[in-house]
Amino acid sequence: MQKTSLDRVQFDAWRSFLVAHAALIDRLGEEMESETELPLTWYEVLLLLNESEGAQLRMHELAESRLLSRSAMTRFIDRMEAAGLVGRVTCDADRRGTFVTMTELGRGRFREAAVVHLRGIEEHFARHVTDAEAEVLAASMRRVVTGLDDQA
Amino acid sequence: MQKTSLDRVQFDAWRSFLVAHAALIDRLGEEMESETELPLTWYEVLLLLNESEGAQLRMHELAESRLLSRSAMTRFIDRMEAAGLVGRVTCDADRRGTFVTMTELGRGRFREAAVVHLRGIEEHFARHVTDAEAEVLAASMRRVVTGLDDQA
DNA sequence: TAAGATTGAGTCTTCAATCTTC
DNA sequence: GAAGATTGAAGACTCAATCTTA
Repeated sequence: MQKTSLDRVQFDAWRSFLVAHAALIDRLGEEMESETELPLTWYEVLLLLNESEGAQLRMHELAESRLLSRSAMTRFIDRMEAAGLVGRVTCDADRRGTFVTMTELGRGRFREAAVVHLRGIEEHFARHVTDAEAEVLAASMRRVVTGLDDQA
Repeated sequence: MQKTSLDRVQFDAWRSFLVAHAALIDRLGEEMESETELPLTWYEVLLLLNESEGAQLRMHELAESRLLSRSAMTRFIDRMEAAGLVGRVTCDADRRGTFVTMTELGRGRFREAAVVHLRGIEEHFARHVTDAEAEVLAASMRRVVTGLDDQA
């Protein structure tokens, strides 16, 4: 740490990090789409909802996931709502706000998709990473994220 | 390696990998845009050209970088050409083909941008990763990519 | 007939402006 | 006036169809 310039080892790590990410997202997206008819981004929204308290989130909370801008998220949720996977509920405490909730159909589709997704992570990522490597990777990445957050 | 299901350590590594990537690309893009007026995707195309033999690549070679589809790359290069950063040259050996070349202006803008980009990688990524960690990271990522390629 | 590149149509995203509620 | 969410207009991406050369 505390080096003054970018050396070869770090640069190689950076490049391989980028290439691996692109290839992984591509493959996971293809598999998700072909096996569950669900785009990966739809899965990601369902995942956020599934992990949230009461399976509901505000529009701005979804947008803050950096997945999409606020206005794009509005239209994105429109489409998911039209497909019956999520619903909108006005927020009682603050009537300007809207909660996005997961429907029963959405929950079912999410469960199916989660199986595919987790299998993909295992098959394309985890299988190639030992426990020790995973620990190192996670620790490094957490430091990177913390560094970015501190500077934000 | 050769584990049969996804355990906690690997899953944490996966999540932190995703979060770090999103945050890094976001920040590097913001800095590139604010300091050089160049979108990160434009920089990536200039980088590919700069690294290529003779600073020129065919349209389909650029598209194969997985940055964009072929038709999107056509319009993307239209815009970069209009901005004077790249040019098109018909390929003599195969007159169906087009070479995209870097103009002098493009080279100048690339050099400026590279300074900003490399500084960003150092400041937001490399600084948080020791040499030993970088080696581990690169090795794991290479295995992931090789695995995906082999299955392709 | 196939490969390289472009174009047309439709979809999705973004920025800025707007509406509603605080 | 400010925050939450949406809408309008413009830009950018994708798939499929087209044009050109091999």
